[in-house]
Amino acid sequence: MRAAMAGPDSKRPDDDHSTLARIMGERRGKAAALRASGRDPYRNDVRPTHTLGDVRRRYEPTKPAPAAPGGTDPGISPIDGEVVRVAGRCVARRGFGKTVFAPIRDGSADLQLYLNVDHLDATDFAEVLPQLDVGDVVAAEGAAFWTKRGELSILVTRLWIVTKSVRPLPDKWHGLTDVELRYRQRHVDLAISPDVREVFRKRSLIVRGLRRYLDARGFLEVETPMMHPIVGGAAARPFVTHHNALDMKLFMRIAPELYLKRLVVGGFDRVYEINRNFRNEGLSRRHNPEFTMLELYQAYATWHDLMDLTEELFAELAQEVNGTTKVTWDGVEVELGRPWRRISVRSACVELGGVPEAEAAAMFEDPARGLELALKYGVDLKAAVMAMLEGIPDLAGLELGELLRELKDPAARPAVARRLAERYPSVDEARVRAGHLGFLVFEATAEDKLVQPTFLTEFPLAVSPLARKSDADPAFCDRFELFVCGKEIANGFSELNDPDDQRERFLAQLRAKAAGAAETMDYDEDYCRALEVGMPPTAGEGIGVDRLAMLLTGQPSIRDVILFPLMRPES
RNA sequence: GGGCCCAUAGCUCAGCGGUAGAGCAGCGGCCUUUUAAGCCGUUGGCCGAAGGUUCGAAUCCUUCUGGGCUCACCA
Repeated sequence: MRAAMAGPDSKRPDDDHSTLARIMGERRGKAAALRASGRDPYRNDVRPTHTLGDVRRRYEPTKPAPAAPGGTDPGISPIDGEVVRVAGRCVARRGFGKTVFAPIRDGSADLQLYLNVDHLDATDFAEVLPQLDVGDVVAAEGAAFWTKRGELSILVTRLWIVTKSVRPLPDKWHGLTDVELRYRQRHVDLAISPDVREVFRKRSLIVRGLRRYLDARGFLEVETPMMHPIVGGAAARPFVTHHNALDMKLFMRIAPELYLKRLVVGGFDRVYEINRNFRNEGLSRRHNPEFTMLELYQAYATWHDLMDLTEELFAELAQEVNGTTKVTWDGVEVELGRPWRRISVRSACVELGGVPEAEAAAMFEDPARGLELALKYGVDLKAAVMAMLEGIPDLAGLELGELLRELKDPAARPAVARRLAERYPSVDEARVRAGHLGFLVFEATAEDKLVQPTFLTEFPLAVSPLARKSDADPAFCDRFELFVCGKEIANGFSELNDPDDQRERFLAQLRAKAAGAAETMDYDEDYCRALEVGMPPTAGEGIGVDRLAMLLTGQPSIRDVILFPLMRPES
């Protein structure tokens, strides 16, 4: 509903003669009628003896075989005669004069009430039942029985309207299809759509499963600051806020990483945190500005251990939540059972991205060739140039706008690329920049082809400012990301614990900022000091809980697994 | 922020230049095993907002608001 602006001349929606106003008026009238007969329409004295799920579980095994067609009316015979008291929201009402069927719903199940003049208390029939609307919360007492059509029902002897609903629910068959309304009025969406409730029930099971898995392996759950004095732990733009008493600028955290690793320094060898991160970026089907991240750190482990852990964890969760390791997402059947494919960034470019082996080899070695190839494979020109500039300590004479103009002309590219490459202080730095360009080619050519669960491995150093350098090649690092259906779900690495190397990486971030990058980390000297104390060799990983929930519930949009996704205010 | 699409009764939708329609819900009847119950009758709308074109606009044009998809940024 897009409510009209409540200007001075406009009628308030509930004051006019619209259907809604009339229906609400009628329902308030029914509440008044209940009061007039001495019944509180918002009573607080209901104590159900059973949930609807209890009743179902108890009597489901007694379900009789379907009656033969044309047989004699079996009449009503309670199953065991035990009187139960149940409560729930009335979700439909089918009236037959002297009989009313009213299915109700609680947090566990649906169950039908059978309200009949011969069985229901006479005053309840005369004074309560006429006031009953779909949407009301009711309580009922009676014995369970099976109807002729095989529906488990309560033969109701007493009926109470516990909470009068004065605002009507949407169409019982179609429900809410307007996604805007579904997100804005999630209470309604949940009340009428069992599928939606199931998604969020599963999300809760997933989070519980994550905790159980980690707790069982000696991990300690901790909470670290959500408000940070400097930006760190990821590459993203932060939300900015302000503390009045300290007159201090604060950033809503974009990642808890640097705090959690301080805890490893402090001796918590296995820690994790499940909490919100905030990133001041655009919204999409995969992005909500606040999102939930699991980050875990394990001392004396490597990135390989965490890949194993992730495989096991996901397979267990899938089994627990869905009873199978198969799930359909984005229209494809995904198999989460172990083992998953592991492929390096460079191999992915070749095998999935269609980049010839010779080109892949060249672009990860030589940034000048890398720039050419990046442009050939459709990498954004500005992104590619910024990736090159990040490695140049002194940017004098290298103005970004000017370079972009020059590079518009393909014929001029080799010369410009050479000119940039010559400014690197070392061959090592040149190879690092080449790695960045190669990664951009990966994103352009291969990322969306990682459909079945795949660990992407051997990340270029330039895009991994907190990960440990690879012993085999210092232009790469011991890092992986998990992709499913082209979407990144997890990111882990052996942690960089050399304080001097870490300082260099922070300086590289400052250079990136100078070159024009908007999403960079601040230099965190306090964190470097912590590393100087000595952090044991550690592997860490972040798992996007919302995306994990999307995967395990098969939902296409992150907004379908976040109860209250960010929306612009109405009107 | 760019591109494409959407907005009509409480809900789900039709109408797409000639002055507003259906189903569900509601209300009044009938109906004692229904389950999208059924049948008869009936209420209900400044057609998202503001401008414009036109004899005439829900319908065509422009702008705005909100939303969806998508691109960019990122997880």
